[in-house]
Amino acid sequence: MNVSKTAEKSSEKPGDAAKGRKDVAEVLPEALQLGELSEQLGYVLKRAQLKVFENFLRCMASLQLTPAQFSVLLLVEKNPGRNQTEIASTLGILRPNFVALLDNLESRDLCARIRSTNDRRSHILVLTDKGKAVLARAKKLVATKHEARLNELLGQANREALLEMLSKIANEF
Amino acid sequence: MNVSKTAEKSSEKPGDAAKGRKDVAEVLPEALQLGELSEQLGYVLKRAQLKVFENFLRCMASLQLTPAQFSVLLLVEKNPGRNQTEIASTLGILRPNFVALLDNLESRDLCARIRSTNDRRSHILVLTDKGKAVLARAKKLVATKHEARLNELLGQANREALLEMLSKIANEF
DNA sequence: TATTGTTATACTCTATAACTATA
DNA sequence: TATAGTTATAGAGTATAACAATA
Repeated sequence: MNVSKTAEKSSEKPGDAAKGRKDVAEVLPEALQLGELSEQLGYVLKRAQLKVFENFLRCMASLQLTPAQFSVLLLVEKNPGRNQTEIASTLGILRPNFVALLDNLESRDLCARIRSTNDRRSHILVLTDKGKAVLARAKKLVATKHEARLNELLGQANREALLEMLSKIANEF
Repeated sequence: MNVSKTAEKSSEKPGDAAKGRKDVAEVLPEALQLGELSEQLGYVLKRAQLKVFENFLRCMASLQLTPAQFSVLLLVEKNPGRNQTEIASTLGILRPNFVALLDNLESRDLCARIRSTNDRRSHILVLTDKGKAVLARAKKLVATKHEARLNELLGQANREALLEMLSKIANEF
């Protein structure tokens, strides 16, 4: 059968019962049923990721660092002497898209491009002193505000288990 | 101190040792150290989410359904008689952005907008017969190919624990 | 010829303002 | 006046092709 092109809502509109606050027992049709959606790992994963990034941005508001920028600073600090291609590809960022991101960090004097003497095509990336200082403050904010809140919500053991499973998916799926 | 504007790479370029395959013990500088990045929940969460969506799209290639489209079909099936605003907001999709998404599903005859007789401003959403059939096939593909693979990777118990923690983050963080 | 960084460009997602038709 | 659906638009994020400098 095909659907007809008009439809009736149930005698009352969904909002009316809740707004009317009648004193008889009644179904509150306000909230929708997620149904199988709440069992879809991809769906829940995406919603959780958005919440975590949102909170990250709030925690980092004073330093104006996005998750992507923070990940670049962390990776450059841990891997001095690497060039743009190496840093970008490790983070899953395409080289063309990495240019503007680096321009931003460099304009804020957080990191610097240095022309390599061995291969004059490539730019070695380093943190400036200011970049090191900002990164240190960022790490503290993340630890004390962001990750601490996650620990509080999940518990230390669960947080570690979660990280392990997500890593497994990221690396082996 | 400020960084100098030139830099030397270590005597050999990073790729040389690996490519040269010398028989002496040697460090392979090829791969970068992720360092603290692999402990950042947000980073790992994002990478995992991308992998899961990628796999979802591969599993659904025959039906040409994106995660967002699948979630709409699931939610409309579970909540017949709801309008666009209700479905969209439940999924975290803004009303203006929901229009094109629905246009697509409607043009493929998977769902239909029905002008409500109670409130002629709103469009009730329903699945067409084809939409129901496609959704049924989609659910089977997701269960047998997508979620099954996740179960295989993590184990049933872990998969459930993962889902629970992600839900907690999505709902309470 | 191949690679690094870069520009230009396009396509998807997401976000906001404003219009129309209804209420 | 307020709301539902819509349009237009702008901004991120992501993807590919091609160019200059260098290897």
